Amino acid sequence: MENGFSWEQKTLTNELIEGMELAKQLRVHLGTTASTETNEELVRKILTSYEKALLILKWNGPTGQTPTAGAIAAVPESPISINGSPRSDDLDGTFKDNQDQPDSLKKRKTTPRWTDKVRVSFESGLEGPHEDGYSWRKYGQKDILGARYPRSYYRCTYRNTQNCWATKQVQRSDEDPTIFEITYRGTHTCSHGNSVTQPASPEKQEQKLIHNNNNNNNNNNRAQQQSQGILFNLREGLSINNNGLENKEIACPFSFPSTSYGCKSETPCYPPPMLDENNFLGGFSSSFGSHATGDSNYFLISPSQMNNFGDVHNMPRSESDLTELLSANNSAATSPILNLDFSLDPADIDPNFPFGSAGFSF
DNA sequence: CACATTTGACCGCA
DNA sequence: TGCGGTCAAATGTG
Repeated sequence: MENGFSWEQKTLTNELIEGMELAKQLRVHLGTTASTETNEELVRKILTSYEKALLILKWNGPTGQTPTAGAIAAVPESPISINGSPRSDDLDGTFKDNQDQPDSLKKRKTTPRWTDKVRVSFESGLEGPHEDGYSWRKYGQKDILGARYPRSYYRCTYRNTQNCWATKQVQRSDEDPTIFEITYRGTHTCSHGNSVTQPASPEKQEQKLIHNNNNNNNNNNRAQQQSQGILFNLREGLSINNNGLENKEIACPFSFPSTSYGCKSETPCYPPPMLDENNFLGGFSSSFGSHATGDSNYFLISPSQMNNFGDVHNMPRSESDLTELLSANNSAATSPILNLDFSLDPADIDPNFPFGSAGFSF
């Protein structure tokens, strides 16, 4: 684990930098014919960055408390939150004292937990990379009382090999099928998560991705693409919000479950959830484009992931597929945003780098 | 063959 | 006792 201070500092710095960059972009846009939506989105993002920065300052304030990943995630992204509804982040229970609990319980109850809402939208060309996230492996699915869609359970692929106990749950929103609520539990301790470099078997991921989309991503330097991809995507107009900032440790919660192998670095692709058979979109393909809310407010899939979607046409359409994708997304989601670790250290970032774009808020 | 997903069973908590 | 979460055997995939 890293020391909270540096992480916070980094996060704060990133937020401020992003806010600045976004403001610059807005300035540029104002001078052009940029759409109103674009400007509004930029404003929203700027506000979000500052909110996060302030939140961090608060946490570090008087009490010197350190926000947990979850906490940050829970940062009010007011502007960003989906549909304007409050984030569901909950650290619930997370920090209860469980000292007196048996080990197993303790483990379960003490693990940090927070929720992100991820909206998947596709905009025209998704391309790119992918990456991001940790590798998740699905270990269960359950119908939840009162929920229209089943909840999927994922755990780190490296659970056994690296004793990484991070898990996440993906629940599609009843109200808006395009939104997935991803609840992360625990933080990644696997080394994969941090390595920007390629994960163990990229091929696999890739295979699946390709499978799903024809996209091709390039495949080789995923690591690099990770970061670049994000930027790239941003440029492409994908909007990403960071909702959950994670802690460093947490890093990227989402990767596609199914396949992603390397923890942080790879990303799976995600499919857009939206495709329920009955639902709205009827099909990904078209849907993506049209549905995308454009910039939405919340997270869109992580940039990287988005790229994978490039070709929506071949995306999986079954519910499970969607979910998987999501899960994957989730992972990604986190990554982009919060993952401070991920190779993008503010300090390392090229000043000229467009990270202002949405995805870059760390 | 290795690894991932599916899915019913099991377990613990409220 | 019901529900949510996890396990693990069966099955699928490359």
